[in-house]
Amino acid sequence: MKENPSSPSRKAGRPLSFDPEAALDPAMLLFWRHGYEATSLAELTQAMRVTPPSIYVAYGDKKGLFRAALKRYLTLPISPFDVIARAPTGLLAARALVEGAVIAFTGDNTPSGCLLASAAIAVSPQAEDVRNELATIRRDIETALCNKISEDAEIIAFAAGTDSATLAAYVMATIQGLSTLARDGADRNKLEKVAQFSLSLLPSVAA
Amino acid sequence: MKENPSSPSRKAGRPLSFDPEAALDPAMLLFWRHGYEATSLAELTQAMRVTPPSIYVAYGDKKGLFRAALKRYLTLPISPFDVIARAPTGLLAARALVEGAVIAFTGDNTPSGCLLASAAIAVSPQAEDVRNELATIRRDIETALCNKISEDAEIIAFAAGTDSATLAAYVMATIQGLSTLARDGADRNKLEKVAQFSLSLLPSVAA
DNA sequence: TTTCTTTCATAGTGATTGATATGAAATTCA
DNA sequence: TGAATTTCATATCAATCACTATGAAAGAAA
Repeated sequence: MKENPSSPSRKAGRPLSFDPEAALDPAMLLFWRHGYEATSLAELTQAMRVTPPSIYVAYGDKKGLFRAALKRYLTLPISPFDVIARAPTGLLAARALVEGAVIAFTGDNTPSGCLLASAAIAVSPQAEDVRNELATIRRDIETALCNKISEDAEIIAFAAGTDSATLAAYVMATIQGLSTLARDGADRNKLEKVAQFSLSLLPSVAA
Repeated sequence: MKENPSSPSRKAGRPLSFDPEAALDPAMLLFWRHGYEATSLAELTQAMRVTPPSIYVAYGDKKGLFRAALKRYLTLPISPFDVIARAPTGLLAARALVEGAVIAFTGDNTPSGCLLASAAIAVSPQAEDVRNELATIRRDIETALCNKISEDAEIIAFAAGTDSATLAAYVMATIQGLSTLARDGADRNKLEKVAQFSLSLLPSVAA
């Protein structure tokens, strides 16, 4: 009767025939391209080469699968939170975010634009919670950037005449806009020009 | 046998029991809030107080209804194309577009954000044509703005170091970003700050 | 009125949606 | 090996999707 919980991990029953982490890649790409609601379970199972019941065993439901894919997206290749945390200053974080967005939104092997920015913009009432989750993440990024900018002493010398909250919101708006431009067909060169023009509004760090 | 086409308008059969133009308002609001695909015909018919067959008699199909609602949206209260055409200069057109967006995206009696920017960002393969139609309109606005800016003599004195195409794309990106900020809960005051900060990158007309 | 035309409301079309019931297959534990 | 447990593939669930067949109703034309 005495169970042995000392096993490194309790295993019983038939093992999973697929890697739940690896199978997230094709799912992430589909959600990236078509968004949350417009991606059907039929498309997902076909791309993941997994049967419907396996989806529910591994991820719970469609929303669970989306959350897992989103988590994977946000750490691929680097998290925006990490970019902010690792940047020496808030303004450098802003630059790194925008410049990283240009690269990420115009990759050759990935859909155009940003999954976080476009996967659940307009949704049905049944997917409002998904929409709110993404909005919360966007706001969290904005808040992290705002805090980072506020930490900077250089903000004191910021002569452009605005506050860190507006500056952070401006950076987020720029990134959202770049995502739509990319989805509408803008190439990396065009996006780079817009990004650099946008960043020219930020005070230079050297100054 | 000789028909009389001199009638002001040929009328035969039972007349429509509703105004196809007036009924577009609730449809437009639903598409504005939930987007094209996430708005069901059941919601539309309920809000428009019209039965399904009437939809198809009056607008053809769901896409036809959406196009009609979109057309109404784009002339409400003023068309972005009109804003550009009527502005004295390209840079003033840019300002008018951005400032108009702030007002339009944070109305008390309308959904947050922009219908054109958010109604069909991520769609299923069946709605790709709708997505492309909206993308084309966005590009057309951008092109019109670019042309307007190019006409300006003041662009010669534009010392910010960019071209009219990048400037127009920057304005469009800003507007798209403002739409997402508004949808994520930003109020008019916050949007106004971001917009003015963004517009501060444009050379002043008086200069 | 009679005929013709068009829209009306009701009801339901086939297709697709996300999610599962079922039982066989595959593994761990005893 | 045998019992327990979990995932597998097949087939399908009820609900919803956009859309429409049907016939009655409402007008214009005769």
